[in-house]
Amino acid sequence: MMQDITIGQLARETGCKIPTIRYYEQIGLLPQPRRTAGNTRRYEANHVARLGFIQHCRELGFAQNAIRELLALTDQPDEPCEAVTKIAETRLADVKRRLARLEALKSELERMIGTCAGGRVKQCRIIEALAH
Amino acid sequence: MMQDITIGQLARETGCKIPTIRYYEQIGLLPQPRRTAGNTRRYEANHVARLGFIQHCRELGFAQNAIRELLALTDQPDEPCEAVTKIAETRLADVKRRLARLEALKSELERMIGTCAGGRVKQCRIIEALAH
DNA sequence: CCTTGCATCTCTAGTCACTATAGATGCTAC
DNA sequence: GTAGCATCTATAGTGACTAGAGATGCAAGG
Repeated sequence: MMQDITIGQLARETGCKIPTIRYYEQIGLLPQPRRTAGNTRRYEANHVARLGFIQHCRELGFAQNAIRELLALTDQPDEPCEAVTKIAETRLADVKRRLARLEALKSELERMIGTCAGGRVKQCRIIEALAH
Repeated sequence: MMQDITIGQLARETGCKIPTIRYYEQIGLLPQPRRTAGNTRRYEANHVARLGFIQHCRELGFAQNAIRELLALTDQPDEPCEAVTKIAETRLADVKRRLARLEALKSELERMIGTCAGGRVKQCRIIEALAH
């Protein structure tokens, strides 16, 4: 397959380090790619998307278990609707909580930047914005 | 000070484990509290808010360095406006990126839950929603 | 007072998710 | 075919906790 790429190309395309890619394969987040006769990994297009997804999830602070659940939604599209919906709803609730907190933080950062005209910041309520 | 609380009470109020609280103190995220004559820690109200803030930041996947920057905005309210604004703007850009990704994920989860009426999920585009 | 017992203390070691290094082998281009 | 960078496996190290061991603190009952 000519369009298959090496682990180095995959790393460059996604910004993910090579050992991390192998680590994700080891713990089962990335499926094992095919190998050449000389035992080097060859990745296909779907690996690029999947790795990008995993990276964004990690950046957003999702637990490994949550990432597995989300990937399971892709891996088992023939699962009964109920099961998939239940997982999706749990994840959605989590996503909504995160959105609310980020919005609060965003508002406070914007307020700080906006009211900074005088020369000194009067007060910072970042902690209060996120402490609940 | 009667309103001071022990590390155990702080742990219960914030849901943070006791060794983690001591760890945050060790790495300088939480200020050292005063001690009793017998050397046990006594926390004040501001510690509760600050620890809650740190926890939410960790859950949202902020790097330790980012958390330090955000806390610095609180710790140095007398800093010149420019410096504070610069930090706040950097953090704000980061927060906005996260918000955009979470919104994309939210939309896709909602679409999946919504179109699931038939009995099987037709297709899952979660990966595409977050792969970019 | 003094004990009983749970809470804290410090210190060391273990876990999880990477990340870096070492030494061997693969692959492409002269 | 060989120079040289890429990839391979395997092991060790880092950052951020997390769990234990053994010693001391401290409120409550006798």
